[in-house]
Amino acid sequence: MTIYDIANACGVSIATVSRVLNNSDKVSEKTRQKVLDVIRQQNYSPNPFARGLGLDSMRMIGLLCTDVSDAFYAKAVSLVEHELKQRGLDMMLICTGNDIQSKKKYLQFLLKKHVDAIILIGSPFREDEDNSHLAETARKVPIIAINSLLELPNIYSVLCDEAGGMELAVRKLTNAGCKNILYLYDRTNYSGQQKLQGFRAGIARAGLPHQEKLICRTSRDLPIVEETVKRMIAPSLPFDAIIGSEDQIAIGAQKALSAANLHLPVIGCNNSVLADCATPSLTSIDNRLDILCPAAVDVLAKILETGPDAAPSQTVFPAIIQYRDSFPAPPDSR
Amino acid sequence: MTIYDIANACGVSIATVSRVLNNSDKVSEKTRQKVLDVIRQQNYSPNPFARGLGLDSMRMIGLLCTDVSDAFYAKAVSLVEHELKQRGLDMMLICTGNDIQSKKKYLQFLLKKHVDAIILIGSPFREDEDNSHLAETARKVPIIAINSLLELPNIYSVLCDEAGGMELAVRKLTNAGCKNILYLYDRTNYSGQQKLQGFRAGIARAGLPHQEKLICRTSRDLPIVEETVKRMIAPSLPFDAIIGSEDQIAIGAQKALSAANLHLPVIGCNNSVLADCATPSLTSIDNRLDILCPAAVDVLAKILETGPDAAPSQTVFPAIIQYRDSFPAPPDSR
DNA sequence: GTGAAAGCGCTAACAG
DNA sequence: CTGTTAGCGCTTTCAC
Repeated sequence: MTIYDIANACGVSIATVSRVLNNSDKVSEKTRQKVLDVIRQQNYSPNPFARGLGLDSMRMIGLLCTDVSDAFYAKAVSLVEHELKQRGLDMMLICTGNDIQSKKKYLQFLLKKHVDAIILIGSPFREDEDNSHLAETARKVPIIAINSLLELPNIYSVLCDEAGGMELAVRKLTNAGCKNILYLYDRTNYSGQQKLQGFRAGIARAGLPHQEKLICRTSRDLPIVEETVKRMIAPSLPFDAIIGSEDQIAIGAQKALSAANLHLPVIGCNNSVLADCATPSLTSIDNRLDILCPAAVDVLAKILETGPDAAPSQTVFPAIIQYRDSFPAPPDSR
Repeated sequence: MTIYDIANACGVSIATVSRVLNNSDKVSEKTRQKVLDVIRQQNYSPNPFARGLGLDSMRMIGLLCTDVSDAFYAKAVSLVEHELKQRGLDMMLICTGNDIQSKKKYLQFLLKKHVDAIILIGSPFREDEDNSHLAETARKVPIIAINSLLELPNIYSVLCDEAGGMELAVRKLTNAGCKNILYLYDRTNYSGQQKLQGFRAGIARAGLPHQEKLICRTSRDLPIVEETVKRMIAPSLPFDAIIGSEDQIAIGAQKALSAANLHLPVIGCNNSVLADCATPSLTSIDNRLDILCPAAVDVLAKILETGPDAAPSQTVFPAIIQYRDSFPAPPDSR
């Protein structure tokens, strides 16, 4: 079934059918209806490849993500997929893993697939390194970065103020009397840098001394975090609260505390399903994926429809804290 | 940059370039090298839409999944994506949610996109209901079902013996002296049915009486599971172990037990990252996604390359148990 | 408002 | 082995 069949059945030319298909206003209402009727009745739908060839677009968005099996990224992918579908856009998912070389490779790869735009989920690229490949890709196709800040032409960042969120968390803890907060992190991508910076700012603003030994790099591998924390506890306890840059890290820390029969406030980050499953359930900084992702697709849609200048190059939302048992909402909370 | 440019630059016809592009053996080694050189040097890659139009294929696989934000499905998507990429296949991800109508809709949708095959992740369809839409879709394009059994032409099932896994879990518990196992589940899709059936078989085989009141439908919503279990504990404790049909359900049960200061063996299902994060860490039935997914893509590749009869219509792997603290490996374990 | 016809870039007979 | 050419199904000028 092709456009010719429909044209024949309607007694019009294929050009007219094409116009109807593309919502051209240069078709009389009468013929439009007739064509639509026949299309519906024959359950016709145009060949996407032919259409792609003609329009040089298949309304396909490339989604570049470090790892969908990670709960946080998975949620983002899920939200983005939903929004794209609403707008009649399809998505091609590419997971890159953590290797920077393969990330570059897949950027190139998506370009060859002639995707209409690329969405970056998480912070696959660091702003302080050589981003020439990103800049180059962005010359061909718009890039929307969710939760990382890339200040390059034709790249649009939609992110959460994670530094602010972290600073807020620190303030809540210090308000509650904590003076020595252990900070555990694993990555130094844009997001990781922001969080750490927010942590430092929070400590400084509370008038507390900077203690480098309480800022500890570890892994989100549970046994490794536990080991890290156990080692810190060893001779005497140098901290009275813990913040993890990821829920999973915070959970590892909880386990170590719990094994040592210690009860300290713990705060995680990402507010993933893991936070609910932890014992005690984990208070977590929520970086607003449920807002970021729709906003990112909004930006994308605007670019596709109205052109690159119609969209803000940066969109920033504030972080919030989701209180749970590991650090219940203090009475002052607003 | 088109195939004409390359042809010109090489002093050959576009047919020859096309042949090189498609690994035809009817090209002399010398011209092949020349063409390849020019292609590389110009960084040319053929227009995928034009190619799609000619071949009626863009080597695109449709992935139909209930919900990627679920840890289990996310892992499956991740594994499948990786395998497909290895084979030069792309994937389009569609999340359907739980509504059966929209599942049917998206099956139709993928067909219109002319995908080369469809992979079903999880058990989006129940085998006992009207699957005419599935059968109809399978007439046009092969369907690979991961972890559900659909006995229809051109549908290939790759699954784990979840009934066997559940029966094994029951045996381990009864061997350890448990006599009244509480079974908590939330869904009745193919997978859910298998697990329940395995549970019943395990109880029967252990020579224990069937106790319908210990088979309890609940939700994977944590507070709801906790409520369910609390209510069961109420007057007197009627069970001495718990199996949850999902890790998340088992974790809810653990929380209820823990709140009541009870310590009983708990086993979950799916062996997801949640199992590690639970306290105590959760022993879980592993349904072998890491084997199922590559196997599924193998089947798919075989069909695409060699035709539909080259692939087994059913591939079944045994389940295993991943022991953790909530029910440590018994000494008899083999 | 509508139709004829020229592409879009590639594949695959077919002929040599 | 290589080139010519007719499509693939649709979009889009350009006339009318």
